[in-house]
Amino acid sequence: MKNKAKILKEIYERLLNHFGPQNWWPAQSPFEICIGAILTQNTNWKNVEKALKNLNKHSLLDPFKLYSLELKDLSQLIKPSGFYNLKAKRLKNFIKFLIEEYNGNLETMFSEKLEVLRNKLLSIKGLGKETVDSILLYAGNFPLFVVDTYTYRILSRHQLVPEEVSYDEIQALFMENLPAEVKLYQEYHALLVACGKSFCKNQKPNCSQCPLTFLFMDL
DNA sequence: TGCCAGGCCGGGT
DNA sequence: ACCCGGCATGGC
Repeated sequence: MKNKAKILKEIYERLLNHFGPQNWWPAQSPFEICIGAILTQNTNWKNVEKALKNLNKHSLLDPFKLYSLELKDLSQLIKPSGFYNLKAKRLKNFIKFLIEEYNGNLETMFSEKLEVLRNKLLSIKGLGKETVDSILLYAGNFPLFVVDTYTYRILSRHQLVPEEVSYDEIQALFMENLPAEVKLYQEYHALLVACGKSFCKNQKPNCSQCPLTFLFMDL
């Protein structure tokens, strides 16, 4: 593939033109972003909203409140987001880390050097690359491109990456061919999700309406 | 109505 | 090093 930078820019402009600015992440605070990032693992965002609403209703969107909450109580509150027993543990793992390492202060956590922090977060059980990168990009404002299934699917469908491409390779593709701008990365990922939800579904893609259709013919 | 959603882990080859 | 099952609710 040649002129990757031009292709990635073209995709971005088409998506932005079609969907408009997404202004992600949908949350009221950096901490809520972290919680949402874990809850949305392989899960419809609508279900995550219900779980977040439950936590918010009980004023529990706070590291110390969640830290002292019983695991079984937490799992019941986040039930609508699915995988609730698993995710309750994962939330606890993250919160324990945040409190023990940074006294529950996200600003302190984000004052760490990016690579150091990313590796620490990745060592928490239940936090993988997408979750960690989402936290770093949207809550921490680090210039790190987030890759998810929609990103892969859209690139793959348009033959921009091979089938067996890895997370790191896709991330590098974006980061090596776009300026390292936080706002751009935030918006671009959000637009890919918007496109994925609308057109690039797993079994029933609606390619005729997709703004990326005929990408190559126009380049 | 059945398929799938903004993943990740662990155990088996 | 892969590959695959498990985790689970609610939307469309």
